Amino acid sequence: MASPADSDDKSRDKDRAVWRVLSAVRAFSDAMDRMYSGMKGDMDMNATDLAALRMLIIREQRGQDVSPHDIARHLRISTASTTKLVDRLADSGHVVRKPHPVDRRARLISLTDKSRTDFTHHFRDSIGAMRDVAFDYSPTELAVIADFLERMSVGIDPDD
Amino acid sequence: MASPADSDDKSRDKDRAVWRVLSAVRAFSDAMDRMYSGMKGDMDMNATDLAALRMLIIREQRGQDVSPHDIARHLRISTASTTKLVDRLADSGHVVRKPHPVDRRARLISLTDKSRTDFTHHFRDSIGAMRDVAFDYSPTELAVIADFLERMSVGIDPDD
DNA sequence: TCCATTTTGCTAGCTTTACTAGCGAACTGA
DNA sequence: TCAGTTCGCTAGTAAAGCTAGCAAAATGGA
Repeated sequence: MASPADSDDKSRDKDRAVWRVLSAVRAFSDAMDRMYSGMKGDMDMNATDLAALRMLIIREQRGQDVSPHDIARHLRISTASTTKLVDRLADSGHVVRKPHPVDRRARLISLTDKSRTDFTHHFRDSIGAMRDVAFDYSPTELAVIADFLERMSVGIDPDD
Repeated sequence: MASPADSDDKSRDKDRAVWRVLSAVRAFSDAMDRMYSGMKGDMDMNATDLAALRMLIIREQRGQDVSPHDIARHLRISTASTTKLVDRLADSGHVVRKPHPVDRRARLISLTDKSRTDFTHHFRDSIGAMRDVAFDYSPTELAVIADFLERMSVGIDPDD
């Protein structure tokens, strides 16, 4: 049977471990911020347009359609700004507007191959580095990490 | 001794696990994006100013000083834009310019209590949710996760 | 020590991006 | 059916980013 002192020790260990993981999350978020700033510079794009592109890529990988309204909601900008944003991305050849299959008012914004190529090109080193890190962990560990990240995502963004 | 078939199986497991963790990283990054967009709306701030505030908070927690130049580098904006950004944050009472202790040209940007309070206030729910998730893991698991995130941070941003 | 070079943060003036207001067309539901 | 809502867009204004260039301070080689 554990003594009160033992359980105090365990609780302190746990608190320390939780604190460290939350610090690591902050640091990771900071590193992502800097990576995206770097891409913005390299790809000669403004921060918002790049954020929209990221969103489109993730939604595409999930097989979800994206409307101008979705972009506005994700970035928390007005629909008017979104129209101009889509104009810019369309002019630069990164996206195309397609008619919505059912709702004739609405549009679907989809990526062009140019977009995917550009993004992959500028993302390659970071993706490679991340993959290398991941390969140093066992499948069991990776499952724990993925589970953690998935639950964190739900926690900070329940509407997703 | 493992047969070739066994090792193939293991390799497939590993690939799958790596793929899943990289997906989880993407999803997490997407959730963070949306969380920050939400804060931007709630705090009635533009995305860049909020990103600067995030940077200042993280640097402060690390005990690192921040100059206007550091902000410009982090966000990849010009020093001229940074001057205006700091003007805005100073006018809104979020930061103060202090003289650099050694270099009389330079400034140090530091957070005000208002900033910390505002940020904590708007961040509280998310922080709480993240802490709750973290508490479901053992100290050993948390150590693996923290280690992973720290190494990912270095991987995607070697200049840090 | 001196002086040319670099760095730092700032201002001025212009360009780009986001906002509010409001529109027509299309969808929804009582 | 038809009043109310939603969707994406335009027009015009406000905000934020950029380039160019400056003075003051730091730096480093002769």
